[in-house]
Amino acid sequence: MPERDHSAAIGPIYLRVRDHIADQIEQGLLQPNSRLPSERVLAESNNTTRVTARLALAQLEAEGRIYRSNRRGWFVSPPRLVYNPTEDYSFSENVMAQGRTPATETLEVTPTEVTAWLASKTGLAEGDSLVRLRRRRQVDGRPVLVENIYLNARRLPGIERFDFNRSLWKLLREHYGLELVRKQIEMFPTALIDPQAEALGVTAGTAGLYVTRCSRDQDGCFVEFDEEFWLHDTLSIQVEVG
Amino acid sequence: MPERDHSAAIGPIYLRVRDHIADQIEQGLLQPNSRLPSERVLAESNNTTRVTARLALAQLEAEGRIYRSNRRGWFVSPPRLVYNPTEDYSFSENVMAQGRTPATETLEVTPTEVTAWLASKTGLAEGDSLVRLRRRRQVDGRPVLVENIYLNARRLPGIERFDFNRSLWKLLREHYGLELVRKQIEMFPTALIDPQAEALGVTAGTAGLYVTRCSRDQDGCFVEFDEEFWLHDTLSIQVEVG
DNA sequence: TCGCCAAACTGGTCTATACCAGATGAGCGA
DNA sequence: TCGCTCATCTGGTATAGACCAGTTTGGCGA
Repeated sequence: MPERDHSAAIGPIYLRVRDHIADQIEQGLLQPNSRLPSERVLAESNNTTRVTARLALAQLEAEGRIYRSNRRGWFVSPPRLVYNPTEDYSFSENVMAQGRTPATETLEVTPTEVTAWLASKTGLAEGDSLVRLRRRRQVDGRPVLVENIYLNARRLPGIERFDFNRSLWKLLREHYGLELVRKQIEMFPTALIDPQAEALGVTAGTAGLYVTRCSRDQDGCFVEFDEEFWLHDTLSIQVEVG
Repeated sequence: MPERDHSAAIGPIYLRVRDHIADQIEQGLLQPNSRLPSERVLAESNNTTRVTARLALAQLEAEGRIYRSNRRGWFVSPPRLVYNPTEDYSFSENVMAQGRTPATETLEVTPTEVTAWLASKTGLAEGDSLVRLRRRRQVDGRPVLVENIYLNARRLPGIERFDFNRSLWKLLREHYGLELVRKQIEMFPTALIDPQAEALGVTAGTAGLYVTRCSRDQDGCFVEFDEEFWLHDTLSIQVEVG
């Protein structure tokens, strides 16, 4: 964890308000997922205006210490979920192993085709048939990511008939005898914009982490392309190599 | 790349201003690293106020499309640097291979000791001696990261006497015959706060990516712990496994 | 020509206020 | 008891200013 400079007592108002709230969180006066006082109350109790209070809140949000729920208020962020994108794994099992409660919703299952963009990522030819799967996943009742999964329809006949609220990785293994290898993973921080922001119930522009994963089978045949949009404060990526 | 919804013509003013600027960037009317009109000009030409214009700019910044240079203005972000944290590599060579110009500055070299926090990361005992190295790295003249490196002083005798403006990885290999293996990597998005924000010349609270890497030698002996603070719009992490 | 200084310009911070839209909860009515 | 309505709460968006602190630049003077 980056170390904080606790010495500064002076400086801009909004940073002092930030420090004040951050201290309360660190001291446990504000528990994870509990609500902060409203912006108006924070402004008044710090002898400032709502605009400045919102600056302080935006800071804490950028640091991943608090999050907002649309028009409901600001809440203390729970610890980040540890996530290893290089491993085949069950989201649900991983979440439970960390003492949290997972949930998965399938938002959409649609047959579709390889676009130019997907062709560049997967190596398939434009127009090849895919099954597109869109899911939202929650931790302790809070949506933390939406994902678009593109499955190779030719390699996975009948895939569209399965229940996608369970682990996709187990499904591929048990029904198709697949072990996924040769993954290409890409990720970078960016803002969540509209289809994703809306699905997660956050304001457009909320900070997120964009992760893609392209998986192939033992023979190098393309199986699955996964595009994940995470809320930036909900995860910590951990990878071990060597 | 996450796909944008180009259909929306209505909605909040600040999102329309954002779309307007984003279109100009996509169409190449605004080149990478070129300056945007000032906030006051943007406000006036969009018939709105500076506060609203700043909301639009903050959106674009969160998306990684533009960045700001303290009190100098807003600039179009160049393409993200591709970075693979699992590989031993030379920052300079990687940057040059992508057609960009790297620079490294050593900010500090200090003997120090293992703290409780470092002990938990490295497995060393508290109080063991380390060499702490702080560097700032640039791409095309823009600082993109600062890093704190903690080197195992016992494993690397005389390390403090070297020139650290070159590749550390090459130094370890050539002078100590080391190949680093068994790396533990952790990363998550967070805001850059003060020692780092100041070193990068950005406002405290700017979005960043925090990356740590713990490297050991062939025998599992701790060699180096690296803590990197990247500007969030400057990199794309890419990893291949399997 | 060179170096310095001051004016003009930039974003950074802040006040005070307003209205809107979605979420919530108390209380009323069936 | 259950369900609905509506007042009240929340954050979301927006206006119209203000002053501050660095940066840049143009011009003046040596």
